[in-house]
Amino acid sequence: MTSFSLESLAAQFDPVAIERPIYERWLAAGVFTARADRSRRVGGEREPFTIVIPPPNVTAVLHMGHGLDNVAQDVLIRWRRMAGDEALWVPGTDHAGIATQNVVEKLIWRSEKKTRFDVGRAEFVSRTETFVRETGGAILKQLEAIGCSCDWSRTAYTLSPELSRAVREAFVRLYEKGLVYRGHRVIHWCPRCLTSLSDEEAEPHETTGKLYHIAYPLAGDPGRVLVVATTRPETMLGDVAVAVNPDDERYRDVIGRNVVLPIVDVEIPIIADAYADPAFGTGVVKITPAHDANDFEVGLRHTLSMPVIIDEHAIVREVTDADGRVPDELRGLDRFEARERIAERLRASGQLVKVEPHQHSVRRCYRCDTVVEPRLSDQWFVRMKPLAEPALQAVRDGTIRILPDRWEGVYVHWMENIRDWNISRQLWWGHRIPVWYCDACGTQTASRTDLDRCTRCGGRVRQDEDVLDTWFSSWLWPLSTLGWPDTNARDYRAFYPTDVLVTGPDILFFWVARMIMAGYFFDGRHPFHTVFLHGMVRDTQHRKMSKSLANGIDPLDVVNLYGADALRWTVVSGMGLGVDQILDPNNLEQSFSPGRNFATKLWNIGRFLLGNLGGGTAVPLAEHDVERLTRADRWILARLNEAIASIESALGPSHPPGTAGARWPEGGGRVGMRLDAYSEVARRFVWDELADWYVEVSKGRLGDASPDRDVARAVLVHVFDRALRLLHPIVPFITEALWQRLPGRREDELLAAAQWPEIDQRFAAPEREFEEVRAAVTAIRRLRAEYAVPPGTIVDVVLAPPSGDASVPGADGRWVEGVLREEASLIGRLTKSRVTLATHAPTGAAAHAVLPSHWSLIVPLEGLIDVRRECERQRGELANLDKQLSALSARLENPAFLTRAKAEVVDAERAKHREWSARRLVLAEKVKTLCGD
RNA sequence: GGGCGAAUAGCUCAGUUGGUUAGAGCGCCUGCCUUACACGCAGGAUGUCGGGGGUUCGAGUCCCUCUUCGCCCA
Repeated sequence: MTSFSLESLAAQFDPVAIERPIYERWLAAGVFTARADRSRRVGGEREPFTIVIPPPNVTAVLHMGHGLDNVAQDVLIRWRRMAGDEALWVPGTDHAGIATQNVVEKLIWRSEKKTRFDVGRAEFVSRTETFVRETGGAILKQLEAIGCSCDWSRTAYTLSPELSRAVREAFVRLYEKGLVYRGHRVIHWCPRCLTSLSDEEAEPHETTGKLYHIAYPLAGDPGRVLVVATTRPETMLGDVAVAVNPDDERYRDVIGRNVVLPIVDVEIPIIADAYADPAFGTGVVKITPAHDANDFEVGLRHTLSMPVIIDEHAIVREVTDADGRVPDELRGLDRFEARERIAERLRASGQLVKVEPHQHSVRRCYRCDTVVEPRLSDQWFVRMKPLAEPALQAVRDGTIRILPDRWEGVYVHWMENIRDWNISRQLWWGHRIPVWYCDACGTQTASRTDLDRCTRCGGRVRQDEDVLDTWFSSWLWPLSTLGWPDTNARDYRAFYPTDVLVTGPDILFFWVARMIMAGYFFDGRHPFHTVFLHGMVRDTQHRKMSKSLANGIDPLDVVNLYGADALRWTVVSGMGLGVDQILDPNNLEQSFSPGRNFATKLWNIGRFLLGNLGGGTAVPLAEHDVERLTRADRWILARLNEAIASIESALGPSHPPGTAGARWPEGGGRVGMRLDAYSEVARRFVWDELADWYVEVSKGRLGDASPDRDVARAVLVHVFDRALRLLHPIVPFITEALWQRLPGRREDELLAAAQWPEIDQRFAAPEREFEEVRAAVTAIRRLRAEYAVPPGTIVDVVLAPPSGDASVPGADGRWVEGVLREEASLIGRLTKSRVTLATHAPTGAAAHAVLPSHWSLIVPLEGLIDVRRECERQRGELANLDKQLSALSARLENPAFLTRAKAEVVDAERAKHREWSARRLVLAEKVKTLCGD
């Protein structure tokens, strides 16, 4: 890795060859390893800047969503690291309870045809641990392939002993404060995973189902029926009442009477409850307390019985308090099959009034997509209201900003309507709930340490069988990865609170909101000051990329084909604030070639530069006299300043302004984090200005030995060096490869640890002089193309000052002549022309253009140009200008505009009018001579 | 049912608080192997800024409404 010689720069840039060795070098140098002692919070010199990774599932394989999320984090981390912060990016994985358990269950089933119950809990957990140890965390290695500069010395895992300790501490603390409790209620149940789910894990899906209208005859009055509308007739076996709204005139007279429940043939009461919506269906709703969360509440209010007629596998049978409710022929059927049978029976008995299509949302398990079954059971819950209050306040008062800010409203709405969180899962893979029950005395104890004896009576105890929701460990992530609950831990003191949390809006509630709540509850502070929610990666049909749709893009394929930098370039340049990224899995070339092309461009600028340094070391720019710089030198240095400033403003403040703990100002926090703008500014600077202009201009100065050659070399090296620094966070590999080859590099120096560029105040001068040169060059090129002048032909170009009445009043045009005289040969070289200055525009057939200074640029093309065509061209241009000018004049003659528009706007329009008028005179004169009218 | 977002060139997208002749990349057309780069260079074409209405001296930008698509919550 040591001998990066100039000659070794291959003609073709080969990302695959350079990326891994460069990554190894970063690792060996330890540039990603943050030092706690350097954090200002513990007496060090540097501002800490911390990001905790959204931990991918331990069994996950990298996909484009991860790619985008982690590249965004890496850009921020690398930027802050170069800018002088003590930057820490904490990586890690999530044990992912349901997801991992599902994977292992499938594996065991495939190889041994055994369920986890056949295998047994201890054995199953042990096998899962082995599986995770042997194959887990592969995704972290994949993150290296895309250049992520995580601090691997701090890699965390939610099921590690350290983080498990935090989980237990959190649970017990909540328990002690009465914020975690065991409740008996209807929860979401996945009959395939055989576990309860939180509200967030049971995802609603819009579905076209059927609405069954069923006649329930009035007891003692079979002639009269109440028609009940339901989407789930199978649950009627568990009906214990029908409800009507107390204000519903239609049913007032039957409240308190009974109906006969069809099929089951038992009498159930008609109750009045506001839950019944008069506008839905017939206004009569069946009440099945054990199989519907709302019905459960109704059941509680009316102290109804709660027969359970669907078991944990979603099989219909008499489970609890349901004796005699399930007819033999329905017993043992799957719920959906039972639904059909019941509909048939009702149809046969004439009690199925009608069936109509119905749009409603059906909740499905977020891990296996099985339709969730509401189920009455005992679960552990966290009381969320008290936790939500400070978290709500933090976003409202600007302690935490959410970008894009529209998500703040979503966050606030969710927080204001927060419901208790079911945290127990009937799984085996996860943190076992740290509660022990004593069968002897009935004591229930939550404990930080494992118990084997009852703390009260000394009797034998057994631990709760359930494990905690995966998100119960994730919500502690910023705390636990930095050492909490040990509040004296070095990392905790040095790096907590963290800074930016980068993720997709899909886990705003699952994870982000809960982290904020945990941060305030357990630590009293915000866990981060900025939540950056980027868009999702989708295919051209705007579908999420997924395995089942086979519409994904494997980031590693992209890395192999185009390089990690190309992948990064694409996701960064496409990262508009919060907007989804559409990528075509069937056209990788379209999506990723811009990044590859840009990397190649950088490579070739490097090749040009290194090939023109004569193999030696360049004298640093700082050692050259500023007076020796050419107009082009000053121009590119000024453009560099401009690029630095624009990039700073695109990335925005990395912390809230002011000292630690400061808040984002009202509205003022909605700036920065524009990674797309950052990449665009950098690209323009490098490609459109440095490569297309400065490099081209410098070619004439790099030939023979001369003091000016040394200046050109120095400026080239300086500007390219700064460009590489600016680009490094986006495309770290190629910039590092090139930077290593720049002259003056010390053996152990790395761009990844180099300093972020600063604006050089000496080059803040106006750029109009060189812009005039650029305009002249562009004008000549356009005229050459227009008249199809053969590429080899050298043309004459005459530059002439504006005639008396065309000169701009008040404008100091005297500088122009000097500039054009001095740069005439440069203009000529860039356009294959011979440029001369004249006092008057020559007569005769010529192509003509007007420069910004209003000087005329004339290309006499005797015999070459078609006078009539040039006349038409100029006429067209004049007509166009006249159109613009008349609109402008109208505006300036409008008294309303003059009085109501801001003064500076009016002034600007007036100035524009003067400019255009002057230009118009020149053009009109030309048209006159050309067209002869 | 409630709420949010999007709709700008063939495609993917920019367009700070309303104020240049609306931009970029890819694609397309013309000409170039100009000794860093054809993954390139030079030049060029392409937009009733989804429809309608309104506010304003001035609207891609603000308001209302409609259409289409997407998301969140019930």
